[in-house]
Order: sequence, then structure tokens, then C-alpha cells
Amino acid sequence: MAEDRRTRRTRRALGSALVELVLERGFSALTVEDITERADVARATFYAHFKGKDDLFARVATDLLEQLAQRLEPAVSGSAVGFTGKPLLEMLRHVSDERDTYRVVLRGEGDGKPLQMFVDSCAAATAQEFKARAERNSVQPRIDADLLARVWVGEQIAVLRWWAEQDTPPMPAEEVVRMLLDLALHGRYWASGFTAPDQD
Amino acid sequence: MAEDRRTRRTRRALGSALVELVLERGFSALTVEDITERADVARATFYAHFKGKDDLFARVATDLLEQLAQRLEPAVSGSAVGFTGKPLLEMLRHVSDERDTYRVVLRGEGDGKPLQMFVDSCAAATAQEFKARAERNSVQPRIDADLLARVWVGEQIAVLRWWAEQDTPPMPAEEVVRMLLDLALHGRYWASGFTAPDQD
DNA sequence: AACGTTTACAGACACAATGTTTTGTATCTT
DNA sequence: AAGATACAAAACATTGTGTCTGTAAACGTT
Repeated sequence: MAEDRRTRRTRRALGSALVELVLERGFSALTVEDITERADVARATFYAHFKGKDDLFARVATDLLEQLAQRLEPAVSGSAVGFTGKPLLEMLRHVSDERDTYRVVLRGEGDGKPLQMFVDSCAAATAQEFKARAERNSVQPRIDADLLARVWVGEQIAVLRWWAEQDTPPMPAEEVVRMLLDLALHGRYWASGFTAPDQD
Repeated sequence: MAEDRRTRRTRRALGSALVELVLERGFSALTVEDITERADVARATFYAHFKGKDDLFARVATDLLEQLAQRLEPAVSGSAVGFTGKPLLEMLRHVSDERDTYRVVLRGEGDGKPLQMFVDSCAAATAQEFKARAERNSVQPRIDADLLARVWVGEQIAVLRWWAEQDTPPMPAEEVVRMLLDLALHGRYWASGFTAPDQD
């Protein structure tokens, strides 16, 4: 009782068509018929699989997240948590492999809901690691934990987005990771080449 | 030849109605009629002012940005640029004053287009300041400038968003600025209470 | 290879939202 | 007060939505 091949085919076709078309025209400009036409699928068939275009988009996004989680598992469970760079490296690679889908999600199409899912997922993972580290080493953060987590995740998303929008990689993924490790270590002034801030 | 009062009234009413309704139901779930009903304006009148709901939303967003730019001007032109914290402080205050509108924009409603406007605006300002500093002090950033700018802006947006979503301020705006200055100075490990990263 | 089952297709349907137009009325500016 | 302008109300064609048919093809199973 394995999944029907026709089902797989049409679902895939609809998902790809959605991503293509969102990149071309933007999510809100699309009709269900646009999608089915591109995918070469009858409109009625679309509704046999999805409630509407939001539903389709949501599934595309969750599929992406599941795939990412799967690829991230060894990197996360391996190290004793913290910002080792391994998870980020794996993420960058995943983005390279699924560039179009990431672009669509990270651009915040679909009223930012799929992106929200992504952010929440990252935030949850971050908060968890964060707490674990704090407990393990029994230290108190010098900056409000909630605020710090937001900054952390916002930074990661910004990097992924930048990475996704590149047509041709401006530098190897390992280089990006190295830079961000340095940034996390030394702070932004160091990174920008300065040693002292303007205080006024 | 000042602007007609009726025009101002209806435009305001429609803008407020949009923000209210987006917070309640989300942008994509709204119809033009929903908005006109809430604003107590005839549907035909709506189209006399705006091309559609996207257009209305775009104007609400640009109005917000203009207002922000106006409030930011003294803070930016006053200091010789750099991360002084003054602009950020002013931004946080503006968010407090226009919380609802900021929520709507920063959540990425409307396929993230208004948010994109916001990000681009911040990125442009950041890049400009960044370049000016580098030239003034004739130093080379240790991290790719483009990447650093993204991280920078991503961080700011994350903070603003966190700030906007608070119902009751968890700390004074000045405190937030202080934390972020510290973060920019010393890096993330310092902020989280650690001194050395996990390297593996 | 033939079976019963599942899925896709094409077309038709009522319904909802869009965007435009018209005409009369109320409210502005000067 | 007078002329201009914006608004309300209603009707309109158009487009997209979501659902439902009967029929044909592809599927997994045995």
C-alpha cells in the first residue's frame, strides 16, 4: 500500500509550479488556475489535494523544514550544543540545494506565514540550546535572554536570506561560517574594522 | 489650496481600518468591502483613492517611513555617524507611538512588500553610514561588508519587531539600546555570559 | 495478465470579490 | 453665497473560487 505514483507526481508538479510562479509574479498575484496550468494539472485535481494556494504553500514550507531538520540532526546531536558553526554550515548547504524554495519562503511571501514557521522553528531550537548551555555552565547572560534570542535568530535569517538571494556564491559556505563565528566572538566593531565606538 | 478635509478624513479612516483588520484577520483574508465597511466609507469611494488594498497598504507603510525619517533626522545628522544608539532609541520610541502599524508591517503582511521597503530603507542608511565611517577612518572591515550589513539590519529589524510585539514594555527603551551597544562591542559570547566558544 | 480501486480530467455550476460607471446629494474651499 | 469636489448608492461585467458531476486512464495487487 505504498503511496500512489500519480499522487506524488501531481503534488510535486504543483509545488514546483507554485515556487516558480511566486518567483516570477509574487504569491498574491497568483490564481489557482495559474498554478494548475503551469503544472499541467486539472483545476479540480488541485482541490482534491489542497484546500487552496495557502495550503499548498504551507505544505511546501513544512516539507522544506522537515528536510532541513533531517539534515541538521547529525550536526546538532553530535556536538554538545552552542554555536559551533556546524548547523549553520549545513543550513547554508541546504539553501544552496533548494535555493528557489528558500527564496520564496525567506522573502516572506504568503503574508510571511511560512517564514514565520521557519523563524519559530529556529527560535525554538536556539532557545533550547541557549537554556541548555546556561544550565550546563551555570552562568547568567549579561543581556536579556529573550532579546538576545531574537537578535540571534534575526541574524541567522538575514544571513540565510542573503545567501539564498545570491545567484553565484560570493564565497564558500565555510567562509561565511568563519566570519560569523568571529563576529559572535569579537563583536561588531571588531568585524567592521574598528576598535572603539562613537560614544555621544 | 490646502488638501480637502473630506479627503483626509476618508484616507485616514481607510488606513486605520486596514491596520485594525490586518491585526484581527491578516491581510490576505481581507476584502476591500471589509475595509470600507469598517471605515464606514462607500466601496466606490475606496477606488477613488486607491487602486486596491495593496496600494492602500503601501501608502500606509510609506507614510510611516516618512514619519520615521522625519523623527530620525536630528539624531542622524547630529552625530558623525556610526552606531551611537541615538537613531535606534528614536526608532524604538516611534514604534511605541505607532505600535499597531509597526506590528502589521514588521510581521511581513502583504507578501512582505511593505516590510521589504522598510528593510531596504534601513539597509541603505546603514550602508551609507558604514561606508562613511570606513572612509573617514580608512580601515578595512574584517568581514565582508555586504554580509555585515545584512547581519546588522537583520538584527535591528528583529529587535524592533520584538519591541513592537510587546504589549507592555519589558524594559525601558534606553535599556535596550545599552544592551545592543554592549553586544556590538563585545560580541555574542560575552552577551550570553560565556567567554569561550565551543570549537568542534 | 486481469482484477478492483484510486486518481485525474473536462466541463458546468453557484457564489463571492473586483473594479468601473452613473446619478443625485452633501460638504468643502474661496 | 457659488462653484467645485468628494461622497453614497446601486447596477454592472469580469474574474476567481470552490464543488460536483460522469468518464477514462493509471495504479497496486494477486
